[in-house]
Amino acid sequence: MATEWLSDVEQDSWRNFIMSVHDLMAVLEADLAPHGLAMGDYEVLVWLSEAEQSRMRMCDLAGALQLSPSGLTRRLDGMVRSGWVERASCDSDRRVMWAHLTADGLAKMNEVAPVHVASVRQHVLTPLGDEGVAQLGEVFGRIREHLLASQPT
Amino acid sequence: MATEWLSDVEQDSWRNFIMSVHDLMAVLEADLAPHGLAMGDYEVLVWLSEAEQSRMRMCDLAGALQLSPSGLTRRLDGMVRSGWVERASCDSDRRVMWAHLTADGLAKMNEVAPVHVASVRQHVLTPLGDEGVAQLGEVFGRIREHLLASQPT
DNA sequence: CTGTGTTGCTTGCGGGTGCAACTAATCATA
DNA sequence: TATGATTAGTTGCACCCGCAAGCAACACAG
Repeated sequence: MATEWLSDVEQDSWRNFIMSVHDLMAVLEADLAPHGLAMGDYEVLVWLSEAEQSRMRMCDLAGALQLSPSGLTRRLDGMVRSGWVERASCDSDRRVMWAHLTADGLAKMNEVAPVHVASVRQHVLTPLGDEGVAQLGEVFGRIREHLLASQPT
Repeated sequence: MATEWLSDVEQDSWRNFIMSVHDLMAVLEADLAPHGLAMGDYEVLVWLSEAEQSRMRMCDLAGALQLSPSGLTRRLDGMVRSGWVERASCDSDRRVMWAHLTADGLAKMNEVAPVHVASVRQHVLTPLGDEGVAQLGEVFGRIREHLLASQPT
């Protein structure tokens, strides 16, 4: 079958997206860097601080963060070294390892969350306006929905 | 000053975006993988095939690909090894190195472009529809514009 | 022409990540 | 209970990438 190439509009939209994502992530990382953590670390803090008893099983956390098991192991290594997270074994299933937010980790979260929120607001939400934010959610809601439907895993 | 937290809509839009991007890129990579190249390699082929005389200076290519100089050096190493690109020195300025698309590279491009286009169409453009594609372009156009305005570099 | 600053590219190094292999623990089934 | 399959987590390995340093070539002021 003949390939149906991209129209100009499609081309522009897609390239705009691809190139923006790179720069956007770089800016968000840069805003967090002075506080000694990367976006990946921040997301760990977010998930753990929202979790019941401030702890999650490694495998659940890996799923939430879209990380491979090994990736999460090393990320936690770093955060344990920083004192933000502790590992704790589980009584009811001795295979599982809890990732538990420490008091220092919570403090870091409280310190950094406003910074990151302000960063996202500055670089994304404010430029987009309410209407743009709604479009953003709509667009990626549809993409995500379609991805999950075709890859139930 | 008090932090202005995200509203529910903002929260949802943002998280939807962050989580979708990861999965989306993974799917696009996966569609390309059977052909022996990654998205990064594909983008090199795209830029070179569109360039005059099928060649670009390393520094220009690095800028186009949003890669650091060292990152591009190694990416090209791989593509030279695969026979898709050749390095050629420049007569008028012996500092610069041309990255030149080979016949094999062009053939690979012709083989893979329809695959990637179909992949993007399947996972993004079709689910979004014309209206969604326009929104995508509009949203990231605004984000990109704002980023470039605040970071002239 | 000479010295200084700039530009283009490569290399050494360290950090982050996924895959495959491995261990340990649990579950399922005979 | 015993065996095989499954699940949780870690480790070895390889790859990708950016930063800093280094080298070579160019640009320009004096």
